[in-house]
Formats: sequence, structure tokens, C-alpha cells
Amino acid sequence: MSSPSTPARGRPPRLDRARTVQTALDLLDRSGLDALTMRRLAEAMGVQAGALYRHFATKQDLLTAMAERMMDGVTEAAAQTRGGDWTERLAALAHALRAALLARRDGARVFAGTHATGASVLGFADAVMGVLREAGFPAEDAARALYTLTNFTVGHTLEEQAALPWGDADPAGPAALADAVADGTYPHLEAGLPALTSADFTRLFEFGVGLLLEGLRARR
Amino acid sequence: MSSPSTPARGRPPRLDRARTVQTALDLLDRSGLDALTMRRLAEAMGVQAGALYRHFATKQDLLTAMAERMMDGVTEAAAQTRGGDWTERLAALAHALRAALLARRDGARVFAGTHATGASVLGFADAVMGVLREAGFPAEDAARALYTLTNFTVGHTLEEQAALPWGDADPAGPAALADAVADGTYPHLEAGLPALTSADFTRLFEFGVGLLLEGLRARR
DNA sequence: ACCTGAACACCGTTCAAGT
DNA sequence: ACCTGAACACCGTTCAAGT
Repeated sequence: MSSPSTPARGRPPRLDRARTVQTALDLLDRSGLDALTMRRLAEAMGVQAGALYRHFATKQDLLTAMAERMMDGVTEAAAQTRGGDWTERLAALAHALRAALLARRDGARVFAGTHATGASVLGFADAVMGVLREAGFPAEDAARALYTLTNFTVGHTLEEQAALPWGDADPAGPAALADAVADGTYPHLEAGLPALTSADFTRLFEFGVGLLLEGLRARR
Repeated sequence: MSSPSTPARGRPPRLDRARTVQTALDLLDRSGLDALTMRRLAEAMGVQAGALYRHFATKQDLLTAMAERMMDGVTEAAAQTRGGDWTERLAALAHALRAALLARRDGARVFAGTHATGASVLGFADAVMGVLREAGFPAEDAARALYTLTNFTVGHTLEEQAALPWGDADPAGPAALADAVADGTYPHLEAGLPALTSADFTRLFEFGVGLLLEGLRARR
């Protein structure tokens, strides 16, 4: 048989899925999602843009492969918490998911914009379901809890990565909020302004995960 | 004085912010976010693309105005629950936010991609903060609860609107999940498959909001 | 088999010039 | 004051032709 692993007969290919995804992720980190174009990626690989379509049917296909690669190791990263109880293990899984998204510039946007169903994504979902079912939750509640935890984590990290480039002339930063609130129209926002503009996203994430876990505990 | 409301001296303008945002939202509903281009919007308004830049500095600016318009009336929609206790009022606000996003095609994507801080958005945030502080939460926890509720709702609705066009040849639908799980590698996913592929997003959203509210109740 | 070159049908944005 | 016309610097994607 002449599989792809056969010693090259002609020229060795300059392109393959793995190397291309890796280069795309590096480019993402350097320039962000908006600057990640097929043409720039091709240039980074020393090739013409059209050549990329030998390995990826569309740009969306490439982004999905990037999302799947980003998830490699999420479950393993959370597996250290084997000793803990089920709430600690769920918290560790949620933190591992956030960390995987944060590890790449615009990681949450890439993940939210694709429907990755690779082994890492399924492995993560299976791990969450396993903890929940071991804790005694019926399959229906376990499934809903999985989606809730995932959707919250993605929603939070999307906000977190969108908020990080503040401080520039971005009209949505803390200063703009303070201005908009200053006229007394929003008394409750005014009272909470310091807390609302605090950028401690890790504590905020822990707060949200904590609420979800306490809710689950109450429901068991 | 010669304000914008002065009877027109020359030709009446064919463009203004309000009409443009309205047309953009209609176009969004008909064609989706990916098909919403400045050129197509200009065509729908009987004008050249460049003319739009008299009212919006960038496309991002237009999208922000669209997000703010989408939020008009969210707080009012939830205000009917005046009689209920604080958990019911928070639930009503969360449901009103989801409803506002669902009301437009790709509404969650538009909202998540902008930093809208218009009166409607601030009014919504102020209402949530008001309920929480009346319930006795300190400003810090109230602020965190506001973000948690908002981020979960946006994350959920993003998923919900991305999942709706399933059934086509989308490789991420329920059928694909069933295939991927069929080989026994993911026992917990397999056990939860019916629940995982159920598309009852309203119940799923209620479950998530319920968890958050129970968590808040436990923390009070 | 793998990639080039060139095209097709678009984009967002800018700006002198018209009315 | 408001809009046109035309350009600039790009896009994603396709595909005959080369090697």
C-alpha cells in the first residue's frame, strides 16, 4: 500500500494539516483573528494562498482545526484533581477550559465561532459528564450542567479577551463607563462602579463557577 | 439656531442614523451577519457605500449602534415582574436579555462582537444591580453576579443561534455527535446522548439561570 | 502529487469632485 | 451639506497549467 507515510516519491510537500494549523495558531497569537487571512497564512508558509485548499476545504475548516488543537490537553490539565470531590473536579475542568481559551489570542472567539467535535472536545465533555454522573446526577441534568458550565465559560472568556485591549482609545473601557454613569441616571451602577470596572477576571470567573456549583449541590 | 431639526434648506438627506440602523437590522434578519456588508446596506438604502461613512465612522460603529437598538426595551420587558421576589425578577431580566438577542438573526453574535454602552444596556445593568442590592448583596457580589448572568446568557444564546441552522449538512449536528460517540470511547457522553442532542434550549437556559439563582440564594 | 499564477467576485474605507 | 464615482488595498475561493 502507498499510504501518506510512504517515503516521498516526488518533492516532499511543503504543506500538511498539522504544520499549517501550528503556523496559523502562531500567526493568531502575533496578529489576532482579524489579521489571520488565508493569504497571510500562505505567505508565512512560503506558499500561494490557493495551495491551502488542498488541506482545508474552507477557512472555516481551518478555524475548526485550530479550535480542536487549542483543546488538546484540557482534560489532562484538569485530571490532577483526581483526589478532590466532584465540585472541585468540575471547577478544575472549567478552569482548564478557560485556560485553554486564554492561552491563545482571541482563543474564545475562535472556539465560539466553530463547532469543534474533535477527540479533545469530546474527551472534555465526557470527563464533565463522568464527574456529574458519579456525583449522582441523572443524565438529563448532567447534560444540562455540562452545557451551562461550557456556555458560561465561553461567554466569560469572550468578554475577558475582548476587555483586555482596554486602556487605548477604546470607547467601552472603564473610563467611558464612569462618564456615562456620572449624571445620576443609573444609581445602582454608580454604587457598584469600583466593582464593575475591576478587571480581576479570575475572581469573577471563580465567582460564576462557584454559583453554578452551589446551585448543582443544592439540586442533588 | 440651525439645528438638524430645522426645515431642510437643500435636498432632504436620504440617510440618517436611525433609518440606517433599522435597515441594517432588517437586512440582518433576512441574510445574516456574514452577508451584512456596507455595500449591500448602501444598496438597500439607495445610496453609494461611501455615503454611510457620514453617519458611522466604521462598520464596527454601525454594529454597535445595531446592538444598542436591539437592547431597546429589555428592561421594560422584564419590569412586569415587579411583584415577584428578587430571584423571579432576576430570572425575568435574564429571559428578557435572551429574548432580545433571539429576536434578531445572529443577534448574540452582533451583541458579543460589540461594546454597546447605550442607555438600554446601562438601564438593563442598573436594573439587575438594583434587584441584587435590594436583596441585600454587597456591591462587589452584585457586580460579579451581573457579569455572570450576562456572560452566561450571551454564551448560551450564541450557542443557541449557532445550533439552530442544524439539520443541513452541518458536520457538527446531533447526527455527527452520535457517530463520533458510537465507538464506545466516550461512555458518559453515550449515556447522555438523548439529553445532549435535545434541542430544548429554553429548558436548558432555565436550568442554567436556575443554578445561578440557587447559588446566589445560598450565598446571601 | 503538489503547487503556481491568475483570475473572479467580492470586501471596508477614503476622498476629490459634483450638485 | 450631502452624495457620487472612482480608486486603494485588500479578501476567500477556484482552477487550468506547470513541474
